[in-house]
Amino acid sequence: MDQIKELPKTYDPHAVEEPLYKWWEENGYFKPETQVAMGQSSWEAPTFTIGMPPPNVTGALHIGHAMTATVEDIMTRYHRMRGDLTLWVPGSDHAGIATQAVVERRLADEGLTRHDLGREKFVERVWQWKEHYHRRITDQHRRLGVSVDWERERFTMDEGLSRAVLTAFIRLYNKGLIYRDDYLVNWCPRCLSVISDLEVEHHEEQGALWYVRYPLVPEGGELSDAPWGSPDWGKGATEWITVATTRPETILGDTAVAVHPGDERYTHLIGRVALLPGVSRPIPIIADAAVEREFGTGAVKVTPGHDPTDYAIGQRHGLPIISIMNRDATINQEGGPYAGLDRYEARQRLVADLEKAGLLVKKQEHTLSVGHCHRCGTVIEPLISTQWFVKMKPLAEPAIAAVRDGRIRIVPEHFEKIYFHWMENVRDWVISRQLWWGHRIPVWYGPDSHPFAAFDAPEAHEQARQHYGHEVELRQDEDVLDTWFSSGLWPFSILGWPDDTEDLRTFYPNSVLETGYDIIFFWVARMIFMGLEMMGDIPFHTVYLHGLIRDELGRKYSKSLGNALDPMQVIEDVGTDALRFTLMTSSTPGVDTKLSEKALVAGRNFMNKLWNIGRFTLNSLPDKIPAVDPEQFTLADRWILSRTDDLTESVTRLFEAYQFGEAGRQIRDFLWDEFADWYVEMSKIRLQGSDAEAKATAQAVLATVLERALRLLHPFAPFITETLWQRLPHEGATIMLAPWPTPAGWQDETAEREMNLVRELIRDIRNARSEYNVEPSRRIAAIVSADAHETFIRSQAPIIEMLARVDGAQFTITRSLAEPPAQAVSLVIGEGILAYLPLAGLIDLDKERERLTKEVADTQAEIERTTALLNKPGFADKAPANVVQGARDKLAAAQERHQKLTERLTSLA
RNA sequence: GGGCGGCUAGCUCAGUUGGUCAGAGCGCCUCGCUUACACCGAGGAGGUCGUAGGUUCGAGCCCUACGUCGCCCACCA
Repeated sequence: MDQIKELPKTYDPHAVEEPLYKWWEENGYFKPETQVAMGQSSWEAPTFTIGMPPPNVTGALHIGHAMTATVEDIMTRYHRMRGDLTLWVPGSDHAGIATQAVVERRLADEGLTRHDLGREKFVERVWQWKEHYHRRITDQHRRLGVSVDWERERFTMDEGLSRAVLTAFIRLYNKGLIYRDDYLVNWCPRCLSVISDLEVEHHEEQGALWYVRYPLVPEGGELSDAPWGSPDWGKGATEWITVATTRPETILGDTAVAVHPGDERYTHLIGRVALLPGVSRPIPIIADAAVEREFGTGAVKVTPGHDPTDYAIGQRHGLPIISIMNRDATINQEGGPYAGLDRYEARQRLVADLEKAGLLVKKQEHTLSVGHCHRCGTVIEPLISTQWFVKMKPLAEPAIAAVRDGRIRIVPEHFEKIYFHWMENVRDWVISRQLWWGHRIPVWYGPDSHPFAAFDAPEAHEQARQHYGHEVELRQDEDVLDTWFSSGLWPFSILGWPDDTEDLRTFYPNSVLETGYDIIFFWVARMIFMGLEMMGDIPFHTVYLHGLIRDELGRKYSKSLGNALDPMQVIEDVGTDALRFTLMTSSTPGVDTKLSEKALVAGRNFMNKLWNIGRFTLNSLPDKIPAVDPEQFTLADRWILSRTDDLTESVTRLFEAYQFGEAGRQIRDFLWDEFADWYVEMSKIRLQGSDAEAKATAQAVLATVLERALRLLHPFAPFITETLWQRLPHEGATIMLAPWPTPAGWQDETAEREMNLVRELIRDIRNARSEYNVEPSRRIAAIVSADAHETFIRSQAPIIEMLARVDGAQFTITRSLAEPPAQAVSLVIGEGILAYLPLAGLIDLDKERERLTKEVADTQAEIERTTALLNKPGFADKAPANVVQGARDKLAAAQERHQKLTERLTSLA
């Protein structure tokens, strides 16, 4: 790999990231084959597999993709380092309606529609679009550092996946799980296609509730047959029934008025006939329990052709279904005088006419939930139409069971409830779309519309020949499949299904499915039932759902809001590693994250800190690190090595629990607060000293600890860790394939405890210096009465001298002190170590007494608290032994401290 | 109408199985260019962990209500 000889003072991510990625990719380090070839894993090893959620080829990656890529890359790099046979498959999604919509918008700029081009030319145009944006997306993913196997990359409309789609469709069709039917579907009048329930977004909107009265046909009599609009319309009526509606234009499609069967206000009207305004249709008054008595007037107009509730009522009562709208939401000939008008214009006109006819009782403000097309925002129109559906009940049941019995685990767990709720109430899935971009439905119709599902036209003809006994003309269904039909096959289609491939046998089921929680129904649920149905096995063991990234105001990032955060710009600003690290450490699984500029800068600063830790270490190392005798380890060495083991254990545990954010934070805190601020500082004494052996030991420990920490950090920050690792003594070609660290037997409780006392002593001296405004450059005298700790404190004298700026010539360390200096600041550290700082000329005895008095009070409070805890009934026998012991130790320490402080205070008095 | 999530220092957020968990970053205050780093170092101020109950020897962490913000689902026209 490329070597930058001199490490610049400030980390420059751009100098390393792109060349490094190229080097990894060219060496095949992302491929499981390489792991095996290098002996780092084997075909028999446990596998780790992720199918990357295929981004849409509609544009550029957004910050959510960066989150997805980061989390998945972290898991992938971790498992790869552990020696699991690791495969992460990238790909992209043709995104049917979304992509068609953006290309149509582009065409519109040229003043064209897709119909001007025709199906073939249009689809060609979309393919061009796809090529362009596909390249852009994959380039962007590379910049994010994803360790995916590019040679296994897939696209939902490539040859293999298209064959998978056909296979799945035909299999479901032959099992009777796919059917074609007329149904009231969500229709987008802009996209001119049906969309699924999931693709409808409901928004609360301010609307109105119109109260309209319909004249009743007199019993045994008749009403005037004057046409609508004439003053005599409905003449002869003596009774009316008033209904309330939010959509008056649908009056034109009413086929009944319904009341609640138990509603006494209307019992006498059930069975009567009302005359429908606008189109003068006689409609019955019926009783149905779905009617809310309290809402409106308690009488509801029934429009089975344009409202789901009404459709259900209509089904129950055998009402005719009248569709009053064309596919573009204009009124058709069923709308009589209103035919040809747009739905909203028809509404206005009809309301005006109703008012003129004296039928509008009142209009009141009303908020209602209006469905919009997920893609284009157009208000959805429920319309009767013929569509293809997947029967969900038989597919949902095993999919529910797989999560219920734990074969699939969802992280965080609370999403399981959401999954169950949806799956248990799932309705049949409309899979046909009236689009041109997508997998065309593999069904051909004979002259009598008999359907034949087949892989291709010849096969359909063969079926038709057998069915009819002779050759017939066939025409293929014009529609394409919902884009999620193909992505639902993703975990196995990317591995070669329907063929029985080596990859499929090795890497199915996948290990983890990682994505944002917003597509749990769209995608996750569908992969689960498709996997179970097609493969007879779960598609993955674990579903990990990350939160959504939001801006500082908590809004989703989106182009239309104008707050889009371009991950490529962020990378320009702070580098990929900083972006990744920040995304992970400022988030927690399943919870939305507000990503702030400040946090990104902090991430960048950490990378720079690490860079400089690396520079320091590298500059301190000789060309060849000599073998080191562990006998030569100082307290500092044993402490940092012990902490390294602690960290390794903790980080590994957190990785296994999917707690990546916490793991990242612990690595950062270790590197910054312990390694850099303490160990590196302490090591300088030996590095700059004349004892060659001591120097070598410090060098070895520095290199060892940093090398391990880099491996732990590598999944988060692949670029900087590889760059530094390559320059440190290491084994292997790349950190990517270096073993994941395991504790090395360095844990040393004594070293940690002793080092903590030294650190506390140093901190207290620094604190005192600061309080007494001692100039930083001035070295001060100190006397330490260390009691039983004398020996090791003495051994740490050089460190204390350097870090607390104590003058070596005036530094006394004794076991005990007969006569402490009066003119001195006194400090009580940990288990009874006393330090005196005779700050000549600076000591203010009043101030010192005041300080000590406060400390005595604090300690007294702690003693009381701990005593109370220990004396609490039940504590000593119910709490675990270590907790009780901990409290006793704490009490003993506080008591000793209290005693020392009091003695000192007395002697000053 | 159901369900879910957030509510922890001025701001943005961590806090894994209930027992050193009251934390970090930024901001603020005092110092400091000590030959890795000013994208830095040292010290400091700052919170009754939304409210009220409860379980427990012990609760940001579990239970029950409530408040508040947000999200998801749902055929009150």
